[in-house]
Amino acid sequence: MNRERILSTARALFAEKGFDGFSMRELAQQVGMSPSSVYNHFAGKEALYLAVMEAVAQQIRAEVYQRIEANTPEEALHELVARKAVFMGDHPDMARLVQWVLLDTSERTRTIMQSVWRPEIEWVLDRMRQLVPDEHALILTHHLFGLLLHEFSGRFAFSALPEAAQVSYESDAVSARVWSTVICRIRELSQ
Amino acid sequence: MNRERILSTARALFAEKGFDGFSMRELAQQVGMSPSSVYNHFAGKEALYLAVMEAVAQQIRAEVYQRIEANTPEEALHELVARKAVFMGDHPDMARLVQWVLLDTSERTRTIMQSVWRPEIEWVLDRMRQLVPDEHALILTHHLFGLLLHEFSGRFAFSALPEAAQVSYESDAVSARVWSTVICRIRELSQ
DNA sequence: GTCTATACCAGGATAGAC
DNA sequence: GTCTATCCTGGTATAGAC
Repeated sequence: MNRERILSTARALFAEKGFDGFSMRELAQQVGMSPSSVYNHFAGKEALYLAVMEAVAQQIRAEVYQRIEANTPEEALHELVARKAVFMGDHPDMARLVQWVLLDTSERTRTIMQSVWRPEIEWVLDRMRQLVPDEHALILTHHLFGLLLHEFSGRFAFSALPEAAQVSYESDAVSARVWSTVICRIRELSQ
Repeated sequence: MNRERILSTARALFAEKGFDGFSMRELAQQVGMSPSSVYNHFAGKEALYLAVMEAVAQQIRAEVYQRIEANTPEEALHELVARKAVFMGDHPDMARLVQWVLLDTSERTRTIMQSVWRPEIEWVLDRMRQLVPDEHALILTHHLFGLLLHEFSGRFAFSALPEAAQVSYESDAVSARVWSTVICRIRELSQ
C-alpha cells in the first residue's frame, strides 16, 4: 500500500536527516508521488513523525521484547542486549531515530517518550531493580540504553577516525562488549 | 565584540535546535542585528557552525584537559571524567552540540571529527591503552564518551519520565556513576 | 560594520479538478 | 487518491546606501 511506502521512506529520511533535515517535497519525490498526495495520507510532517515512531516501537515490541524467556532477571537483560544488537544491526536507522528524539526539545519528544518508549524503559527497569539496589537501577538502565545507542548512532561520525577501522561491528561483538560493561557494574553493586 | 555575540548566540541555537533547526533570520534577531550584518562576520551558516565548534573545542582544551596532573593513567582518566562532568554541568549545551555532530551525516561531521575532536579522543585512548589490552582500549574510550554524552544530552528527553525526578544531576554524582561503570570494566580487563 | 531592501528559491500546506 | 497549481511564509544570501 502507498501509505506503507510513505511511512518507510519517511522513516529512512527522519533517521538520516532528522525532523528539520528534509522537506515534504523531497519525501514525496522519493516515494514517487506529488507532495499533496502525501498530505492525503498524513495530516502533516509532525503526524508522519509520530506515525513513524509508533511503527518503530511496535516493531521493536514484536521483534525484540516478545517471547524473551529467561529464568533470572540477569538472563533476561542479557538476552535483551543480544536481541537489540541484532535488531539494530539489521536496522541501522533505529538508533539514529531514537537519538534524534532524545536531542529534540520540542513537545513531540515528551509525547514520544511517554507514550512510545516508556514501556521499554519500564521493562528494563523492572529487571534491573531485582539485581541492584533501587537507587542504582535507573542509572544502570540509562547506561544500558546509552551504550547501545551510542554504539550504533555514533558509528558514522567515528568512522571518520582512522582507529575506528579496527572495531568490529558484528552484532555479537557489539552485544558482548556492551553487556560486559554493564554486567560488570551490576555484579559489583549486587554483592 | 559583536562577532563574539554572534558566536555565543549561534552556539546556543545550534545546541538547542541543531543545524537545520533555526534560521539565520532567527539568529540575527536574537543577536539584535539584521541578517546581512551577520553575513558580514561569517561567510554563511556552515562557516558559523565550524567556528562555533572550533571555539568550543578550544574552550575544552583550555578548561578541561589543560594541567591535568596525575601519577597514573587511571588517575588521569578519573580526573578527566570529573572535570568533564563539571564542565558539562556548567555548560549544558556542550553535550548536545557534540551529539548533533555525531548524528549529522554531512561532510561537516568528518571535518569536525578529524580536526576538532581527534586530539581529545587520542588523549583518552593513550591512557586507556596503558590500562587495558589494546583491543579493548578503543571500545572503552567510546563507552566513556558515550556515557558522559548520554548523561547530559539525553537529559531533556528523560525528564519526560516520572522516574527521572529521583536522579541527581550534580556534577559529583554524574562523575561518580560514569566513572564507576567505566573503571569497573577497566579493572576487570587489567587483571 | 550596520542597515534597508530585495532576489531567489524552498519550506509546509491547501484548493479543487479528475 | 492522485494530480497541477498555488498560497504564504521563511530559507540563505547579496547589493548598495550610510
